[in-house]
Amino acid sequence: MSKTIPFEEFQSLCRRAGFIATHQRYLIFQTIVSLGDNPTPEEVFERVRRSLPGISLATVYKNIDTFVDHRIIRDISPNYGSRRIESASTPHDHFVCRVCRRVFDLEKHTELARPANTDLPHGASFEYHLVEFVGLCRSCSHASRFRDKAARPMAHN
Amino acid sequence: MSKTIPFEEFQSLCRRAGFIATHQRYLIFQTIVSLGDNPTPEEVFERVRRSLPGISLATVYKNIDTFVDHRIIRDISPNYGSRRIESASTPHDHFVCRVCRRVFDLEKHTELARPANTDLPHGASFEYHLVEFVGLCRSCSHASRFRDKAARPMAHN
DNA sequence: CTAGATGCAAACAGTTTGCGTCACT
DNA sequence: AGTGACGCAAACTGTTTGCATCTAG
Repeated sequence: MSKTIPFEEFQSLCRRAGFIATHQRYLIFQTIVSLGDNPTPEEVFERVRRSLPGISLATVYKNIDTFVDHRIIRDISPNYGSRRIESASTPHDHFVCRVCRRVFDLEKHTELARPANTDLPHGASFEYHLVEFVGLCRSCSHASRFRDKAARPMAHN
Repeated sequence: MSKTIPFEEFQSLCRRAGFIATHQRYLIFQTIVSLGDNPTPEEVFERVRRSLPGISLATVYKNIDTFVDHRIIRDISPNYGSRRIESASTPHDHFVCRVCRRVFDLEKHTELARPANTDLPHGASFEYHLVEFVGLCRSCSHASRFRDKAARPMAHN
């Protein structure tokens, strides 16, 4: 599970993406990969701290942003900024802009079968599902800062 | 689009669900239904304020919670509390607990076709999609506060 | 040597809570 | 009349920013 990436490999990933391979950055990356299960920035911070007590939470945040912008990792809470609600009328998919976090209703609706209990975490009860397409909205893809940042991910086995 | 629900109908919904039909609550509900497009609590607040300047933001929040708990409206940002990231390895669906907001990785992975440009908002660029099953996790469904609150939704046309 | 990264602390945004007062039922 | 809702303000949580210092390339 806990895959270790040699520093040299990380270095070349960074070079390709255009940023510096620092010790902190390397540890943060390693930690995210090895934690695996959807960590929060806090959790990554706490973990990295064990081996590098001087690390700053702000550094973890900044690096997460960098990795996400370069699509080295994914934000699975693209709408974390604020709650969003909808009246439970006609179901439909959403498009969420990963930068400005605006949510757009789509015409499209992906039908999904109600999941079997065995597909859910033990003891969980299902209520509804969401299908979210994530990317950049028109205005954010015009703002060059976020465009075409994707570095080819390295082959970490 | 902007569907108006008679107060009496709202009253009976409230009675069914076991809470009091106040003027504020009625306006908040109406506003959510008529706004339609995924408003934030702020947006609901600003809108309700136009007709009821004395309304408090806290009241809007409290009522949104009430409505969500009773499944009268849906939270489409079940993971809003904190960012969550994952290393872009094997894709898989998630289960998110609507109460404690924990995220569970599922074995299951729903394959979705890359959406056609015409399905996306104009000018948007697609990067990845998320499939999230929402409900209560084991421990939260044991905590009775959130269980079996669903009021049969009223027929608002 | 220098652009970019780090660490700190302060600022922010969005949300929640406690409590005194008010109003549906 | 009593329980639950409201409004206010203060507290919180998670995130972001500015800036002085450091470091990889």
